[in-house]
Amino acid sequence: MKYHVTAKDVAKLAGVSQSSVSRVYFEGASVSNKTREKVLAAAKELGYRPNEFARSLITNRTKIIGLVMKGIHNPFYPEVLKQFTTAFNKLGYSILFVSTNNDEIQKEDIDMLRNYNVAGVIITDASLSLNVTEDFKENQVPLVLFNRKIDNDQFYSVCCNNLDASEKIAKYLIEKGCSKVAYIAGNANTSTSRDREKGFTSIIEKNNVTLNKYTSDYTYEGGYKTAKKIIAEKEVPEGIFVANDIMALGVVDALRENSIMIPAETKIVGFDNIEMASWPTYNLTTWEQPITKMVEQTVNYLMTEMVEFSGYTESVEVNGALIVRKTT
Amino acid sequence: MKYHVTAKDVAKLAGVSQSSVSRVYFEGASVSNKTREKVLAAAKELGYRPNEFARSLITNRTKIIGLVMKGIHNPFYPEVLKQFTTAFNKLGYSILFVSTNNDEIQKEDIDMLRNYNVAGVIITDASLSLNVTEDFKENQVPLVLFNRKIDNDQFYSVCCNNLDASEKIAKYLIEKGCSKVAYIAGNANTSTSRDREKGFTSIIEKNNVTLNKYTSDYTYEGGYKTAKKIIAEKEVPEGIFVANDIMALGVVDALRENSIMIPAETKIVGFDNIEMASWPTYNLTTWEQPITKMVEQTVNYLMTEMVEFSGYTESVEVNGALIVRKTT
DNA sequence: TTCGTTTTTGCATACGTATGCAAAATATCC
DNA sequence: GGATATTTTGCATACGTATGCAAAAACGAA
Repeated sequence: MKYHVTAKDVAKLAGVSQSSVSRVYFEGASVSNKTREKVLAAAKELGYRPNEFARSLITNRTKIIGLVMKGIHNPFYPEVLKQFTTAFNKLGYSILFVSTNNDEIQKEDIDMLRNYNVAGVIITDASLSLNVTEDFKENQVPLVLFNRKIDNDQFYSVCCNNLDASEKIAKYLIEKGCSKVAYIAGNANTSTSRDREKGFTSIIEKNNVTLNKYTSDYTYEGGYKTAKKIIAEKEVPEGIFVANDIMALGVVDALRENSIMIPAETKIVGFDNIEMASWPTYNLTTWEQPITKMVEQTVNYLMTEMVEFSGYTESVEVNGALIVRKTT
Repeated sequence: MKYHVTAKDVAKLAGVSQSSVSRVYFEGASVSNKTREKVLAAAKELGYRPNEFARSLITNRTKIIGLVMKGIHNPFYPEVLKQFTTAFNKLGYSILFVSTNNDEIQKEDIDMLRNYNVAGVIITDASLSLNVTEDFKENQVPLVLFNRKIDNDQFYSVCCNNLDASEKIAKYLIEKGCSKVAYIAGNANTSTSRDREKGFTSIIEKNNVTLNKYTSDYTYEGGYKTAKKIIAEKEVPEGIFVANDIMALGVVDALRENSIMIPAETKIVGFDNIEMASWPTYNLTTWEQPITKMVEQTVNYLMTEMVEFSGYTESVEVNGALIVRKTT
C-alpha cells in the first residue's frame, strides 16, 4: 500500500518535534531560522508534503474553491475558468470543478462541495434558490453569482453593466440610422437576458423605432434558427441586438445564407466579445464583458469573506465597452 | 465559527454508537436495517454530511481526480472537461481542476495534487517527464495522458488514431485530385502533430504528390498566419491538411480574404470536429475525434487502477471518422 | 552576572472518521 | 430449549496535523 512521509518522520530526521515541523509550514508561527532550515532540509530529503486533509480536520478550513459552471460550451466561460484557476492558484487555492446543465442549481449539483468543506463557492451563469444555499450560509461559506444576479438582496453577484450597456447599444443602433430593430433574447428568466432586453427596450421605446423581440437560448443553433424565423417574416430589421455573441454568430450565418448584406441591410450587435467575434469571418460588433475585472472582483470578495465572514450581499456591476467591428 | 454536525451527534440522536453511524455510510459494512433507518433519520434531521477529510485520513484514499488541462481555449477541451466531469460525478468522484500553459507539465503544475492525495490524474494535451511523475507512481496514483502520447512505454495514454486517420486523409485528398498539398503542424514536439504529419506524409510520398510542410501552434491565429504565408508564396496548394480544427478555421478565413475558392481551388481538412466545424460559415471537412470513447477508456482505466494499482502502461488508440463537409 | 521580557519548543490533546477485535445479539438447527 | 453459527455492535485506537499551555531557551538591559 502507499507509504506517506509524515511530519513525524521529518521531525525525527531534523531532531525536533512534530509541532516544530508543523510550525514551519504555518505562516506566521513562531519558529527559529535554525529550526526552520533543519526542518526544510529534512523535508526535502524525505519528499514530505503536508497532508491537506489532516490540516483541514484541525483548522476546519480548506484551500479549495468550488466552481460551478453551466455552459462551458460558450467560449466566454473557458476563459472565465482559466482566469479563476490562475488567480486562485496564485493565492494557494485549488478549484473543485462542477459542471451543470441546470439554469437553476439543484441541491444535488453542489451538495458534494459541503463534504469537502470548500472555502468559497462561485456559480457562473445559473441561479439558485435560498434553500439550496442555506447550508453554505449557516456554515459561513461565501458564495458568488458570476454573470447572473438575483433581485432579492440575498446574494453577492458580479455582472457586467448589462442595463447600461444595452441602452448604449440601442442608442448606437439608432445613431446608425436603424428605424426597425429586433432583440434576440437568451435563456428565459436569466438576469443577463432580462437586463439586456430591458436596457435595449427602454431606449428604443423612447425613440421612433420599431421593435420586435424574439426568444432563444444562448446557443449558436438558437441564434441561427431565430434569424431564419425573422427572415421568414419577410421584414428583416435594420438592426439586431443579440443577447450574446455565440448566438449572434448563428444569426450572422443565417443572414448570410439568405444573401442579406451585413451591415448594409442589417446591422448585428452581440454581447461578450468572445474570441470568435474578432475572427475575420465574423468581425462582430459586440459589448465586451470585462472578464478580468469581474474575476478580480469575485476573487477579492471571496478572499475577504473567507478570512472573516460577514455575509454581506451586493450586486456588483462592472463596466464593459462597445467594440465596433464590421457587422455595424 | 462554523458548527459541524458530526457522526457523534447523529449517533447520540439515533441511540447507537459513532461506529454504527460510520458503517451506515460505508458500502458493504455490516449494519442492520433497523439501525440503518434510525441513523439515516437522525442524519437527515441534523443535516449530517460525512467529512471527506476525516475519511481520507483514515482510509488513505480520496474520491478526487486531478484533471490537468492545457488549452481550454480550444473548443475541443471544454467538451472533454464536461464529459469527464459528468462521468466521474456519476461514479462519486470530484474533479480538482488545474489549468496550465505548459506543453510539458512542470512539477509546480501538479505538486498540489499530492497534497490532496488524488485518486488519479488525467493530463490533457501536454507531455511530462518521468521525474515529475515519479512521486505519483511511488504513491500508486494512476496517471493518464489524454490526447497525447509519449513513446517510452512509461505511461498510459489515450488518443485518437492519429496515424491511421492522417493516412486516410492523405488518401482522401489524393482521390479528390490534389497533386500539390500542404500540411500545417500544431505545436512542435506534440505526439498529435507528429503522428498526424507522419501519417499524412507517408501516403503523400508514396504517390506522385508534392508536399510542403509548415509549423504552427494549434491556435486560430496560427492557422491564419500560416495560410497568409502560404498565399504569399504564390503557389497555393490544392489541398491543405491542418493539424486541428481551430487552426483550420483560421486557414479558411485567410484563404477567403484572398478570394481563394474553397474547395474549388483549395480543399481544407481539419482534425477534431469541434462545434464550429459544423457551422454553415465553415462547414469544415474534418476527422472527428471520438471524445466519448476516449473519455470512457480513460475513466475505465482509472477506475481499475484506483481499485488495484498495477501500474500497467499502454498507448490506446480510439478510432475516429472522417466527416466530409463543404471544404473538400 | 542577574533579572525581566520575549521567543521558541515539546507535550498532550483533539479534530471526525474508519476499523480491529471481542462481546453481545440474533438466527438457525437439532 | 439448548447448542452452534452468524451477524451486529460498541470500545478503543489511530490516521496526520495544529494548537493551548507551560517550560525552556534566548535576548536585552542594567
